[in-house]
Amino acid sequence: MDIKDAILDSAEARIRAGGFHACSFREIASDVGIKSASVHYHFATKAELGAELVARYQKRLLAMLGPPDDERELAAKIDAMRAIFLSSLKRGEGMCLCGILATEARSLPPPVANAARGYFIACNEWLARAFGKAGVAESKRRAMEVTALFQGAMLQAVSLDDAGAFEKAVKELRQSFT
Amino acid sequence: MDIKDAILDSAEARIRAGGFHACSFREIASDVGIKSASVHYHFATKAELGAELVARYQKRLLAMLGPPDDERELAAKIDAMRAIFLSSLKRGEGMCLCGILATEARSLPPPVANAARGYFIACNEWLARAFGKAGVAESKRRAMEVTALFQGAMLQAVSLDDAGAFEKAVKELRQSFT
DNA sequence: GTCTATAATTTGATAGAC
DNA sequence: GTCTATCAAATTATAGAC
Repeated sequence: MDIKDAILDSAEARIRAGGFHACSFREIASDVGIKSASVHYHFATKAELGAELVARYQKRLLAMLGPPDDERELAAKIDAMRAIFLSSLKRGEGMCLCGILATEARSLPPPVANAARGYFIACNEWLARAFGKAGVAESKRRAMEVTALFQGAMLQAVSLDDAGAFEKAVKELRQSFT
Repeated sequence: MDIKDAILDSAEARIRAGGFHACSFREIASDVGIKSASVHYHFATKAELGAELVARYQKRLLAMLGPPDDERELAAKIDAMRAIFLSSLKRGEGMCLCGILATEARSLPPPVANAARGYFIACNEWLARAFGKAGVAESKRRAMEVTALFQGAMLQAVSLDDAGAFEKAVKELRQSFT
């Protein structure tokens, strides 16, 4: 599964830099060191590649965050999410994969758009559980607020090419939990 | 200038729906009722079209917002911005034009990426002036926070295909100014 | 699993007639 | 200003050899 991961790594970097349509099989193949026809052996279609990529991204992020309902304080949980996005920006990896796919939603193959939507549902669910009981309306609302702030802060930081813009935008949020 | 505006209208709708690369000269021409070669008469390159489109978008938005330093209350100014984005979402126009271009920044012709960056600078400047003196650091920081929240709320609303997600995400912001 | 070769389509852009 | 015609390049995807 080494080649498959290498393909996903290349696709993730390229999509996060410029969007789904700014990432071709030939470019991926070139990154990995194979030919585009060989990429099709691992992923039949670009839609399939995109959907698997989102699944891997979501799984990885949730693993890094840990359970939303353990003994940590709320502030620590929110800060874990903040730290992940910030370090990613500082490494030059650009926008959140699902953030950019969200904006392109209507031009994506349905499986990819659906996967991106699933990411936001999962992200909000995680935050809502961190805030309190998952079913509580106000916890869900606050989750959406935090998700929006993080995504918008990343978007702006990418456009301004300044990770400091992310930190400024989320500063008050961070203080409100410490 | 009627055809030119029609071209920009088509390009704006298509880019806001799916991104810069999900909008071709042929599709624009079809929308307007001409041929793609005729689009090139009005805009020599796609980069030129994109840059002019952002300029028109920014100008239109600032005109709708009015001056940031008139006699209105701060809450009314913030709410004006909120109302513009929300009604746009409810009309099905999708993401903010510059929000989607921001995420695609590294795959855009430099003139387009630069224009999008200029939009965020202008938007933050408007908000900073609404908050107080433009040069004050905390006004600038709060401006970036509000811009991020609006953009992220739109992004999420587009992905979830639910304008209500925008309203939920910005609810607390709105209350904090009323 | 990877390759060469290629099909079928779309893209941005240009030349030149009208 | 708009058109027809076309170019050169890129795209996703497939067929079939090895």
